[in-house]
Amino acid sequence: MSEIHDAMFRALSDPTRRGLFERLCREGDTTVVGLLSGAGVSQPVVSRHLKVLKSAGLVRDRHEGRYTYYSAERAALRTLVDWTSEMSGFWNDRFDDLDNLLRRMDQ
Amino acid sequence: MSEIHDAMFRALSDPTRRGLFERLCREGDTTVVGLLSGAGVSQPVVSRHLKVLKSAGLVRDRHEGRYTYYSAERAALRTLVDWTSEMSGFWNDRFDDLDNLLRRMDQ
DNA sequence: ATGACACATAGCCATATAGGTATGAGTATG
DNA sequence: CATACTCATACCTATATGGCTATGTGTCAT
Repeated sequence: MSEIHDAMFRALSDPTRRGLFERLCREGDTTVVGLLSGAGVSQPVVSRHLKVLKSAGLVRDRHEGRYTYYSAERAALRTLVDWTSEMSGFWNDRFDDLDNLLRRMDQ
Repeated sequence: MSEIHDAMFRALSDPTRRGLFERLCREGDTTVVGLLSGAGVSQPVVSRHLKVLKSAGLVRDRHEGRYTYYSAERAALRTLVDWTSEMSGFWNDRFDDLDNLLRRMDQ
């Protein structure tokens, strides 16, 4: 159940890797060489980070001749939004409970 | 700027640590011993995970006699929601651009 | 005061991981 | 066909990290 979250948060925990993901969110389809500029690391490192992001379901790749285009995976973002919403929800529920408790105490 | 995100994603990347945070979101104020049951690790490990979560701004602690109560930090969740929203926003913007492009091409 | 309890820190170890260079596999181009 | 190019993999190394046990610090209870 939470293995998906494990992989996603793990993948996003590294700044370099999260930077790549953010660029893919901003710029869409991009090749490895395209991502290389500004990444601050070597090409093999970029490739490996992309592999991690892919196995975490955060990006997809598409082959076109000798180029490989990577792009952010929309479903993954959805999963993240759901998780944060769930956590926020718990937080709000607790305050609702507190609210109810106070109301009951008030009577 | 993104050092906050670094610390947060890093803190949430470990399953044990994220489990603790989720419990704090669900159950609110809890002591270390309270969190210990079901954590699957020793008390010192729990304490260290909580320290990491705290320095990432994800939880706060409150001392009461010999007890220390930890609780989830609402602002941190907000930061996460903002980040995921921003990423989703980029994604949508790109599709708006594509949409505009297709419209222009259509004329 | 003494013992029990709650929690944090220190020190240790095994493993994971991010980075590098070298190289391989596949594709376009002259 | 030979060369250049794109990308991935293999391999190595240094460091980070998560787990443990032992112990320290502070607080409550008897």
